[in-house]
Amino acid sequence: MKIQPYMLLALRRNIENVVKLTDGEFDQIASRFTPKLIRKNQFLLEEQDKCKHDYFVIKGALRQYRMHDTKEWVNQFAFEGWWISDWYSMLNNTPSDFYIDALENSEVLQVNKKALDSLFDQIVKFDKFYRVMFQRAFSAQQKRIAFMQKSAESRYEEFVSMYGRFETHVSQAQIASYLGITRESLSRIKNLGIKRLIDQK
Amino acid sequence: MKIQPYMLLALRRNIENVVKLTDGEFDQIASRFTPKLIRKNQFLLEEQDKCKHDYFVIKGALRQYRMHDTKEWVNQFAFEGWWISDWYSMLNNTPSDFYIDALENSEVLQVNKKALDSLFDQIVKFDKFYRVMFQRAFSAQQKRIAFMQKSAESRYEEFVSMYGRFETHVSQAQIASYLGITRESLSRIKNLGIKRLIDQK
DNA sequence: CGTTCAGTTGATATATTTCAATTCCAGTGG
DNA sequence: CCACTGGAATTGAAATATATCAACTGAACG
Repeated sequence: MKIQPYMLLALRRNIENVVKLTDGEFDQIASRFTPKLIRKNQFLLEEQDKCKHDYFVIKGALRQYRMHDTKEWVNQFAFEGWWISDWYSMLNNTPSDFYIDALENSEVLQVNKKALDSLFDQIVKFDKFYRVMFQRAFSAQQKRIAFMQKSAESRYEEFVSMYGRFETHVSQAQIASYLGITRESLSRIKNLGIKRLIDQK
Repeated sequence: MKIQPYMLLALRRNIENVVKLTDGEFDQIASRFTPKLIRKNQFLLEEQDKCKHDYFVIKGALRQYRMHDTKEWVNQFAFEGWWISDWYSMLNNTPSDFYIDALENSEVLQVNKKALDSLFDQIVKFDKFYRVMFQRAFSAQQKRIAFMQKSAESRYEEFVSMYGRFETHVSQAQIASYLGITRESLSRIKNLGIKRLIDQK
């Protein structure tokens, strides 16, 4: 499929949140991205694969997760306008520990590592864009780590305050997995919260 | 105190792990860093402060932590050759949720945000250095999040395999806090591990 | 020596998991 | 329009992991 105008628009808007580009610069960047449709439950990355692309989500919802003890543990979600990849695997050219798949039918733009590296060299502003994006992502992760050290209940509260608007895209089982607890525990925690509200009255 | 040759050496080596610099470029960068001695238990950052500097550790050991429920929870450590800061506070110019203090007498080089921003503009390679550094930091955090979802015992194992060489710099109470458990639990976990080894024989 | 601080141990309490059973709900075919 | 089905969420009871609190040990230090 050819890249569509609305995709270019979304990509450009995302980058220009950080750095302004000339049309020429943007065209050069955009020429390296290819659209990809991905249906619910299809994979962009599987464990043991070497991760070769960074993905920008145009539409839909993806998740990155890891297996241990036969269970899936979600590391992060990605919705419209977010980026997702396994940078550890990408940077070190090693097999990934992660899976990335789609929670619903989705559209992404993908760009491979070589193209990225050459864009970094050619367009300084694009390099800067990535720097800022990683700074933000890093600092968001710091918060996530801090809240993983709290009780399951506070973790859920923090999830709602951060990701509440995406809750409809994600099943409760997925949320539980993101929080590092079982679905049963999450169900009980939610009920507890509701009961507390009622008791207050 | 004036910046010392061994500090410059350490800084240059760290940056040149990623990008090669001319002497002129390095001098320009180095001129923006100031050395700071920090004694055990002194703070580089306290909750509610706006974080204004990034710190490069020349010598010693620092930690970043956060309070909840009257307890300290360690987010990350920083040893010789590591960088530490609260980028969320720095980027958004908001009061920090974190503390940064020294676990032992330490030396750091500090650089403030304005100086960094102007270096990013003046020296493209420095911008690139930060991009790469954040990519690495980000991907390391992804692993940390993944392992926070495991049992306390596996978290400890993963800690040892990653940070074993720094264990002497850090008390068991600090490690426990980093893992999100109590010191008592960590003590028991370590004993369990030892008992297993003995039983195998 | 005595004091202090880190680490350990024991007994009990609490949070979370596990496993099995049940309910709820949306989609499907008749 | 209804009856059935399968997946997601809920609930209960018992098991396990971790926290809490208090007492104790041992090494380091003045």
